Amino acid sequence: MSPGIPFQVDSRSPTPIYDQIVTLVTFAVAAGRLARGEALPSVRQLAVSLRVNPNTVARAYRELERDGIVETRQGSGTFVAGGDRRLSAAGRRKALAPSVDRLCAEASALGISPDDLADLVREAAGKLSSGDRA
Amino acid sequence: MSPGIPFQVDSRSPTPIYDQIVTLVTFAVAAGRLARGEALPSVRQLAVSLRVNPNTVARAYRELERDGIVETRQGSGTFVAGGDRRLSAAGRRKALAPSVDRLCAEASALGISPDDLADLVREAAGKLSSGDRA
Amino acid sequence: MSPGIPFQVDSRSPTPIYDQIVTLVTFAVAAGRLARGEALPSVRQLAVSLRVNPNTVARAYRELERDGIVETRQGSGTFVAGGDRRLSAAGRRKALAPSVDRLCAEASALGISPDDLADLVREAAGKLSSGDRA
Amino acid sequence: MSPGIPFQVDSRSPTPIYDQIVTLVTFAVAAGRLARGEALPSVRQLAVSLRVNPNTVARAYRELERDGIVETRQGSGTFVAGGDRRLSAAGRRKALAPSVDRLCAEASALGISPDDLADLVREAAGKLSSGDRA
DNA sequence: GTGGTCTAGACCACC
DNA sequence: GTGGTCTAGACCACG
Repeated sequence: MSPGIPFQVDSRSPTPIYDQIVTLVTFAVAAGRLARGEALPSVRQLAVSLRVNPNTVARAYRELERDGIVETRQGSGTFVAGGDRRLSAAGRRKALAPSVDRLCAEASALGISPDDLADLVREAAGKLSSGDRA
Repeated sequence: MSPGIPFQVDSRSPTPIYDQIVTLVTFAVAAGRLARGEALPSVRQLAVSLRVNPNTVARAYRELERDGIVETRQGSGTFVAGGDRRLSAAGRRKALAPSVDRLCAEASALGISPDDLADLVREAAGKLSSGDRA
Repeated sequence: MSPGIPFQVDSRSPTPIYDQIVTLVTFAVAAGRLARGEALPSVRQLAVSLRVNPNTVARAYRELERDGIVETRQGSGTFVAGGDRRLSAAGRRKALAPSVDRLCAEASALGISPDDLADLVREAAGKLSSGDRA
Repeated sequence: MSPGIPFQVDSRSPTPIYDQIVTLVTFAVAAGRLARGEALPSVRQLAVSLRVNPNTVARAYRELERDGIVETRQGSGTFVAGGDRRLSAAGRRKALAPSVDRLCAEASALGISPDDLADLVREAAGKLSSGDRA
C-alpha cells in the first residue's frame, strides 16, 4: 500500500477516523490500486504512520472484512480479498458523487463559481498526486 | 433569504446537521449573499423546509449567535448581525480548503485524475447553481 | 468534584438550569475549588444527582467547553481545562455583584434593613457550608 | 409609590421584567410600604420611568390584579387592593428565602465565606437604601 | 463506560 | 406569530 494511496486522515473531521480509513481503502481497491491478495500494512504500522490509536485502525479493518473487502489471516496479516471489487470509471465517479455534491453546496454558499471551484480542485488534487504519502 | 442559499442538508452525512446549517449560513454571510440585517427563515419554517426537527435548527441558530454571525430578537426573529463578516475572494477560497482537500484524497484513492475530478466538480456545481431552491 | 461544590439547582428559578450549572462550575473554577485537570462528574451522573435530564447537563458542559472552562475527551469524560481561570478575591466579589444587587432590591422592597438582611444571609450561608453535598 | 421602592429592573436578568415588577410590588405591599388604596403609577408613567415597553408593565399589573394585590378601576387607575396583604417580619424573611438561598449557593461556589458575603450584602443594601429611586 | 446528535412534543416568554 | 428551555428516549462513536 505504501506506494499508492495518499493516506492521510483528518482527526478534526466529523467523519470518524475509522470511517475515513474504510473509505480510502475501499476506494483504492475499487480503483485497482490495491490488488487482489496484496497485503495491507499491519494494524500497528498503520496506526503509527497515521498517528492514530491502534484500536481505530483495527476497527477499520474489521469493517473492511465485514464488507468483504479484505481478509484477515491469523498470524500473517490482512490482505485484499479475492472477489473483484474494481469499478468501472463510471462506477468510481458515482462513488464519489456524494462528496462532490457536498463540496459544491459549500462552494455555492460561499459564492464561488463552478469554474473557480473546478480550478481550486484541480490545483489541490495535482499537489496531492505529486507528493504522495502512505 | 428565499432567493439566496441553496439550502439543503444531508442527514446521512457524518457532519452533524446543525453544523451543516452553521456552515452554510456562515458561508452565505461571508459571500455577501445574506446581507446585514436580513431575516433568516424562522426556526420552524426552516425545520419544515429541511425536514428536520426544530430543535436542530434552533441549535444551529444558537451557535451562529454565539459566533456573532446572527442576532435574535425575541418574538421577532433571527437576523444577520451587524458587523461585516464578508470575506475576500481569497478568504473564501481558504475557508473551503479543508473540504477540497478531503475530496481530493478520496478522488486520489479512487484513481481519478485531477483533470477528471475538476470536470466532475464543475459539472455538479453547474447543475446546482442553475436549479437553486431555499 | 465530590468534596467541592454544593451542587444544587432550582428548577423553579427563571434562570435556566443549564445556566445555573454553568455559573456554579465557572465559579468553582474561579475559586480554585475545581483544580486544573480535575474530572467533573459524568453527564449522566450529574443528571441523576441533580434530578435533571442528561441533555440539560450536556448542554451546560457544551457551553463550558466553548467558554474554555472545561475540556471533554471522547469516551473518557469532562475535565477542568488547562488555562488558569482562577480569580482574585476582588474578582470573585465582582462576579457576585449582580446577584447581590438583585437580592438587595428585593429586601428593600420588603422593608428588610441592611443589617437584618446581612444576618439572614450569614445564617443561610453558614448552614449551606456545614452540610454540603455534591 | 415614588417615595418608597427602589424600583429598578434588570433587563439582562433571566427573570422576566414583568415578573420582577410583580415581585417588587408584592413585596412592597407585604412590607406595608404601599398602603391599602394607594395609587400605583400609571402604566405609561412606570414604563417611561423603567425604560420598558408599556405592554410589559401592563402585564405585570394584570398579574397583580389576578393575585388580588391590586385593583384596576376603569378610567381612574390602579390601586392597592383592599385585603390586608402585609406580612409579619418572619413572613417577610420567609418570602425572601429562595433568593437568599440562591445567592448563598453562588457565593459558596465562589469560595466566599458567610461572613464576607454578609459584609458584601450589608454594604450593597446600605448604598441602595440611601440613594433610592422610583 | 464516556460524550454527541437527533427526534418528538410540552410549556413559557415576548411581540 | 417568534425564539427558548426542558424532558424522554433512541442511536452512534469512542475507549
